[in-house]
Amino acid sequence: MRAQATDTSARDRILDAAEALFARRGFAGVGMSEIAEVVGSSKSTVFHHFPAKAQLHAAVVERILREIEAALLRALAAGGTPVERLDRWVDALTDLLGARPAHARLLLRSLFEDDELSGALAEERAADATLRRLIGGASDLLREGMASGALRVANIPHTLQTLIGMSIYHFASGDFGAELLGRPLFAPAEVRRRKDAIKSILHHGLLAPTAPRKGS
Amino acid sequence: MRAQATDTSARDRILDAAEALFARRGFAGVGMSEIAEVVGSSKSTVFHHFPAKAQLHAAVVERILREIEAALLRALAAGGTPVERLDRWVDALTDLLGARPAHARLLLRSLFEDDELSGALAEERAADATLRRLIGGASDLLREGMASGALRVANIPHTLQTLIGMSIYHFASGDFGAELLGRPLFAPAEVRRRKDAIKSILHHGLLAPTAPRKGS
DNA sequence: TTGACGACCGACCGATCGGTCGGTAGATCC
DNA sequence: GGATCTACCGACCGATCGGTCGGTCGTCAA
Repeated sequence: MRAQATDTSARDRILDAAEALFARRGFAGVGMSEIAEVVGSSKSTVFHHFPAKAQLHAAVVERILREIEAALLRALAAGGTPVERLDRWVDALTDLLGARPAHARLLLRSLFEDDELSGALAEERAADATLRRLIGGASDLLREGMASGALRVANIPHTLQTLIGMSIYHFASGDFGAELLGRPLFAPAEVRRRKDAIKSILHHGLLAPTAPRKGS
Repeated sequence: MRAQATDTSARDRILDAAEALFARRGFAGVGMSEIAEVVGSSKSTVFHHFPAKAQLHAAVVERILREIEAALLRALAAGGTPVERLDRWVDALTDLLGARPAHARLLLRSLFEDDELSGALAEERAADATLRRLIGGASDLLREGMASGALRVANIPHTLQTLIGMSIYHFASGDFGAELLGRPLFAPAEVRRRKDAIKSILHHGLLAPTAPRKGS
């Protein structure tokens, strides 16, 4: 029991350290010895828990995707109109990314990196399946909303990309985003503002409600 | 003359190769010898043109930012209402990112990476100044549009983040985005669709024009 | 003709990379 | 009281990393 607890927490501590480091400097920018140092163990111990660096990275990504999927399923379970569900989808994703600073950045990075690292790894294929379910669910939501007349008819993949870009990019934008905002990205008030900003654009667009005459 | 032409093109060829490689695998993921190999010269030659890897990377970023600034200034120069200028701003940025596949990804990556690499380098400070001018110009455009009543009053930094996320993220999303779309991100028809998708959301939001009754 | 110069290169440097190996300490099972 | 298993570690491996150094070659001015 005690041994198992130590085991689990050691593995999780490695995943935590790796997530933070990979998010900050990317796959190639982080050494296994550095991860071990943060965890407080030796490099050999890290290799004892994960067979290779690539597997460790894949495990980190997989954990994040599962967490996001759980949050989104929870948000959609309550039902409601497509618009209500879309709003809750945005709220849940924004809240989660706002609560876990490393998530957005690591996700975006892994999006870039696994282009060539096409997954022969089991962990990668599992993460890929989760990701596919995630975007499938969001696609269905959009499709249903458009079919029911609640949402404007639009190109669904492009709309999805817009949704992802608005939420994930923002929380991955680091110092640049913080400087733009003038305050930390992950401050609770700013996370709330992000949710409002996204939903406001989705609901109303950027133009003023009554078309104003130009020039005045 | 001939010598100078050779010189210039050699430097540019290094920048081109470095841009493609850095975009694909990130700063830490690319070796100087690899860049040299792509260029067709030796590593020493690369170091002859750029004093260090960090400077080469900064020079690549700076070149991209200058190109973007030129395109956006060109787009805004024609004048018009704030909405017209915003549309042209989106068009110009989308066209440029769609024409240069490495740009968006490298830009997003460098956004992540220079958090700690805070620039003591001259190239980095130059790029930073260009970036600041870029977002300053966009901020002014939004502010003017809101003041004139043409645009809905909104949080400007968050709106800026949304604009960036919608355009840059999309063209940086690589294989994931291509699979989502079902066709290459950079195909001319798809770039056109991206412009329409962005402007459609900015103009109208995602909701249907007349609020429909739910359930039917 | 010579001397300075810029472009370029091969060979080399110490450090670090991902990963392996042999072994130790402690708990568990029979 | 062995035998086994798991967590963990230090020492080590070949390869590659960013970067340096000494030198060659062609061009051009004096």
